[in-house]
Amino acid sequence: MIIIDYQDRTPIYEQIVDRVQTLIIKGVLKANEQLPSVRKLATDLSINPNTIQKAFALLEQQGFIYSVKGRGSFVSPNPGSGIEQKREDFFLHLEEMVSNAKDLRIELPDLQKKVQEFYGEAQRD
Amino acid sequence: MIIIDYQDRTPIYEQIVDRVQTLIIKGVLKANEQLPSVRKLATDLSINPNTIQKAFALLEQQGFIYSVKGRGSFVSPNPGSGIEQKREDFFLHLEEMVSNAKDLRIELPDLQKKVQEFYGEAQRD
Amino acid sequence: MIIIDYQDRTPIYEQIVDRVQTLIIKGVLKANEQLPSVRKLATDLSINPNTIQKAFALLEQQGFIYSVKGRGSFVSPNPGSGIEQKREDFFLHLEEMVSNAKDLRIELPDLQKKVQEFYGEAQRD
Amino acid sequence: MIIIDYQDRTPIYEQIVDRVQTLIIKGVLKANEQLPSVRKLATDLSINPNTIQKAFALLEQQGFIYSVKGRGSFVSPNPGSGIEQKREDFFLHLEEMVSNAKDLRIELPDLQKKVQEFYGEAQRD
DNA sequence: GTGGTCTAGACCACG
DNA sequence: GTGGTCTAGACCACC
Repeated sequence: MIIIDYQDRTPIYEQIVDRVQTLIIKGVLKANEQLPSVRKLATDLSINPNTIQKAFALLEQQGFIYSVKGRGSFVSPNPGSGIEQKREDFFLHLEEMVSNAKDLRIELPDLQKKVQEFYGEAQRD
Repeated sequence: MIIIDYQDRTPIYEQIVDRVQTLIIKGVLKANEQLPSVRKLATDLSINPNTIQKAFALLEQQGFIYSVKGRGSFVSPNPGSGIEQKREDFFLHLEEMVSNAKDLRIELPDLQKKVQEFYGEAQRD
Repeated sequence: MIIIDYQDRTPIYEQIVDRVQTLIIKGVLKANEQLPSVRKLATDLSINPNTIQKAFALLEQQGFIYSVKGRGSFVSPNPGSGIEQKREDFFLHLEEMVSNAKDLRIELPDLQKKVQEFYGEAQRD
Repeated sequence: MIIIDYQDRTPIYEQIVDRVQTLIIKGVLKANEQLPSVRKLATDLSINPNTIQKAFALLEQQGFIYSVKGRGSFVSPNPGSGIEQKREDFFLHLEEMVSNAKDLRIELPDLQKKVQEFYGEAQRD
């Protein structure tokens, strides 16, 4: 379910955050469902528990999960604001990319065509 | 001409590389035109010369500029391969973004609309 | 009567202590009235009996309830000292808050107004 | 400038966050001023660098400071949103306290009097 | 020198 | 058993 790419330069804890976020958004992880414990995930991925902890802390701060001391971590029933935040970030990023495209002398029709192509290829859920 | 954003988390030398690349692609910097010296740029931007040096080394490696010992750095007359590389990177990045869009439940038409919108808004050269 | 908020970060046993305290202070629980047994409360709230036990021990220590071996727990006829303690804690806490308000550049009149407003809104008994 | 209370149950990193926040809000730390380095603060307070790091990361996320790799950490020129957030949290907390006051049978006039008293006593800047 | 990430191992409060 | 905090020490990229 959660795959770490050690070649990738993005920090491990961010990869985990991202992965869990999309699992929640896609509905694979359902509201109030319990996540694997920090320690279990750590041993499963053979990663230091502190790293998982950091990822979970971020996810909690963003409203995707909530943690209860002594019981575990759970999917937030209403991660709405976190998702909205992610969408906003996406569009900001997109704007920058499109600007780059223009600088690279990529014409709008070509760009649109590629977008459509990639959209079709992207993994179906 | 070259603006550094210190708040941005991308390394300064990368910001310089990127900026010079687009200046060349856009034709603002013409073939064989001399670039400002490492020292001058360093004092102008009040940045450590090592940082400029690193940026120029990368640019030379990518074929955007060439350096002549004792004379300075110049815009390469044929930066084609560098540009191609940049285009490829762009599309790889785009593919990833479109995949993200799908995960975020953004529909293709909405995505296309935004792309068009941003394309129109992007700075005219 | 007793509601647990699992999302709240304050320990469950403290939530119980607090809840029972106010029920006693408000007179909902009358002097010498018998409290539900540890086991019953535990199953009713689907909570570990140890947690209830801890809460009751604290309440007894603070003079709000007394326990009789083999019979159960009862509301203390004179929880005065416990209430006084709670009042003192309240004012200490208040002092700290007011100090924070000043640091946040909240003016005294605004603060007073908010206090009055909240006091009016607070649940009538 | 920054004092740690080891008796206090609130985590060290939170104490640091809180302390730096008020120093910024009070204007003791000015916009774009450089903060002491993570390592220096760590040795000064005889605390592990990781703990300081955690505090600074939070402060950055809240918009109070910004950090530049290789250069240091600086006071954000516009910590507005962070301050607003703090004010909101304050009023939420206040509402809860006032509700407690009512439960404790503290009359509004007495409460107001205490607030005024504490406000006067609070440290002048 | 700086901030940032990660590991290893410890301790605590909570259930 | 759980999450949370902290220490000690290492390594990296950046300037």
